[in-house]
Amino acid sequence: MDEELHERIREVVRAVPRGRVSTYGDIAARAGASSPRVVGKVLSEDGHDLPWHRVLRSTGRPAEHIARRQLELLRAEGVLAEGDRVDLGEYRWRD
DNA sequence: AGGGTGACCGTGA
DNA sequence: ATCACGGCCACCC
Repeated sequence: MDEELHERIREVVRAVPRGRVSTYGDIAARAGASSPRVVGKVLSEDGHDLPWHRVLRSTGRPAEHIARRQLELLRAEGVLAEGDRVDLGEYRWRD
């Protein structure tokens, strides 16, 4: 995988403001990644030191295996979820 | 070379 | 609202 792209993706994730969320697709677009899948890949293996919990699927729901933890972290910074779904219309990050 | 596997996405039923 | 599909891309057998 292109090292350049890898860093750009980390960069964009790091730029998501506290109390806001983004999606794999948005991150991919901003970082110039060819597919949202690449973003998930980067976060899974090199996202521990990033605000990875601010990245959700386009549905506003987190990926299954990390859902509990993720929603907990979001709640801690003021992002409330209805069940397991975050309202993107309200919290989605756009400059 | 070819098939399987994901922290994915949009569309259509 | 949910589900299946096809498309997507990097990796690893």
